[in-house]
Amino acid sequence: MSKSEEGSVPADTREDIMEATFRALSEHGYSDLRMRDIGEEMEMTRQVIHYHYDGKQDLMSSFLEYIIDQYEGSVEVDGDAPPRKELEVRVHQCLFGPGFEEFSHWDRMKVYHELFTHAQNDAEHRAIFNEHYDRIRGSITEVIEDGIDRGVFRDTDPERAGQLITDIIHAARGRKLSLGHDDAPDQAWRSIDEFVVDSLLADGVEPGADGSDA
Amino acid sequence: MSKSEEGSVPADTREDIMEATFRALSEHGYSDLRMRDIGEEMEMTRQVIHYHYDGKQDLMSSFLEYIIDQYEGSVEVDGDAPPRKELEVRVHQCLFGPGFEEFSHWDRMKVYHELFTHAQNDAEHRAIFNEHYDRIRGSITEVIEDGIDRGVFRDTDPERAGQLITDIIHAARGRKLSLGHDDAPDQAWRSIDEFVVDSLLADGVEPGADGSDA
DNA sequence: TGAAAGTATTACCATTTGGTAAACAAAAGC
DNA sequence: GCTTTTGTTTACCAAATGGTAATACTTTCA
Repeated sequence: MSKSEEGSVPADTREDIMEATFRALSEHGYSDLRMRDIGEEMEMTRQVIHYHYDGKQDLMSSFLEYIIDQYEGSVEVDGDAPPRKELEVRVHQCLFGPGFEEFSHWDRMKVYHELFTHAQNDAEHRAIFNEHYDRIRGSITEVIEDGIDRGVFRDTDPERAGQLITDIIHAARGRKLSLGHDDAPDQAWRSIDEFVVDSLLADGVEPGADGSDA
Repeated sequence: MSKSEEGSVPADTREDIMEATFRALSEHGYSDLRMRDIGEEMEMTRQVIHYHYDGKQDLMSSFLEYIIDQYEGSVEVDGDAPPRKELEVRVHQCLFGPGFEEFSHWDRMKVYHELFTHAQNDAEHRAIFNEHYDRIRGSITEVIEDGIDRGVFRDTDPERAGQLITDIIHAARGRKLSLGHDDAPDQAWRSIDEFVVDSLLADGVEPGADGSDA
């Protein structure tokens, strides 16, 4: 068939491998992942992987960067929105996925969390995750900082508040994935609203201006 | 040598295997755990494991229950303390280990968290974790409920507050373990105080009665 | 056209891995 | 004491696994 765009350009192969790795990881889990499983998710034979990547370790490191890039690329920002609204949008994206309801959001989260936990046994993965985590938390912290500067939020340590929100999000996702608590993101959403956002608004501005409970 | 107490009583063997499994898991991580690794952590040969457990899967399930029992057994309660103090004690234990500074607390946490995450690929482990998690969260929720009943905490949903605290604790531990953020428990401690406890005390009772920031 | 470079397939393998079978030791029952 | 049961060791293995070498196909470009 038409080989004009698909299959012939070898640059695609690496992406194919990454997606195959994602699928295999998603089905078998990290601890039971065999190179063969990845091969079976591809059109091509599993040995091509060895041509493009230098063994399983190298593959996994590349994949980690791949899935992290995807995660960060899916975050949409709107710097002009009022801080409270902007914060809500960010948190919502983290808890429920990008707005355009990507089909595989929770599959990706599952893989992401498994790699995250595995980082405790792998210094290289830990380093990659640390850079990524700083960006994610920083992105939320910035919104809070902005809110404080504008006088919408009370004067508190934005790092701590940002870290707290990031932690709550992370825990809720882990709970949904590991324990099957499908309502965890929803609960986290409400808790962030009741305990964190409310507290941030405490003596900044009077609440009820733009719809608080949703 | 004296075989009066050690080695001859076979009931100990299963415990030896459990502790060897813990050590092996702690060193190699779940994904790289081989039966051989466990054997090398024991006095006896690795084949005894097959006599006492029905294969790797059975071993891991038993170990999961073992480490969960240990976790729950290490929690010390004092039903008579005032709710706020009692809550602090519980949270402190979860974040910094039992008071008597158990040597291997974080090693155990590391293994615990890895198994927790792995539960997303194993229905049996998920079920075991769910029962355990309910007890842990329930234990914190009870304290909050008690505080509300006594009028110390404001009237809010104790389930939500208990879940939130549990989530924050869990995330902080994961962050310390996976990212190496050694200050995560400390940050979580402060955040729980600033955002959750303060909020719970909001219109329940005037603060400053028994030393709030520690 | 045809050599060179790049990419994918087939065939193959050394090691590793979980697990078993038979021999051996030590209690326990009678 | 002798047999039976329980627990441990030694010797062994079939299957699985990550990886390689040689081969074939395909594109590039001189």
